[in-house]
Amino acid sequence: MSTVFKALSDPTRQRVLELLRTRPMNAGELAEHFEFSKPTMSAHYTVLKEARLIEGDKQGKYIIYRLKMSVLEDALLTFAKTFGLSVQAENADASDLEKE
Amino acid sequence: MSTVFKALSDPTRQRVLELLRTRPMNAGELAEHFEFSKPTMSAHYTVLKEARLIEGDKQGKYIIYRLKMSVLEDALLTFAKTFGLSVQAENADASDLEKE
DNA sequence: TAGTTATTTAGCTAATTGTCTAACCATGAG
DNA sequence: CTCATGGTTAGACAATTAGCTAAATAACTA
Repeated sequence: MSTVFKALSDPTRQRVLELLRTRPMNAGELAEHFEFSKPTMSAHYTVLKEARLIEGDKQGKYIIYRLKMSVLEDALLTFAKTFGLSVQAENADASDLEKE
Repeated sequence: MSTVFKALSDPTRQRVLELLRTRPMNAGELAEHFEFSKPTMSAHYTVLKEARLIEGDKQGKYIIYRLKMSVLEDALLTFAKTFGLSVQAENADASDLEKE
């Protein structure tokens, strides 16, 4: 669980998640939104993968990354619950981004 | 905002917040729940203070720390909103722990 | 097959983190 | 005033992190 917060604690990684929220993207496409080198970005993807927040599907030359919304949701939910808070999906389309 | 997640990304600090959720405690009282040295714990309090998640009031010899629930709530809320999620207080007593 | 493109791996560095012990400051008690 | 107690600050250290360049791997393209 701390793995997730660790992953979320970097602004670049947070931004990656936000970008993936709109639609799945491949590594290069994502990287275009940042000034960092590809390898640096690749390292960020690794952290996010290890936290299970994203998943990468190799499709030919490309690796398509997508957000695993349910994992983010669960992590937030679990944490929130500890503090007497609740988390809910506001709109239905969140889960659309995911096909597990 | 990443400051908050950074603060939350350490299990010890998370535990400190949970402990403070039940009631305000002084530094030593908190430290009793852990195996770390007092200075180590003190460093953790500093991180939490910098993230505005806790506040310490000096009362005589003691420093009484208390959870700033509203800050935690706001951070979670802001973040959640970015991903189409919402956060709510489940029960009323959460805000009781705080008198800003 | 040879070259190009997409991405990761390897190896480096500087900065940050989490931990410790020892020393310091502040408060209250005798 | 002196001592004990609660807590932090200072300084050291090993491990981790975030960034880089250069090299390696994998897959398409001509």
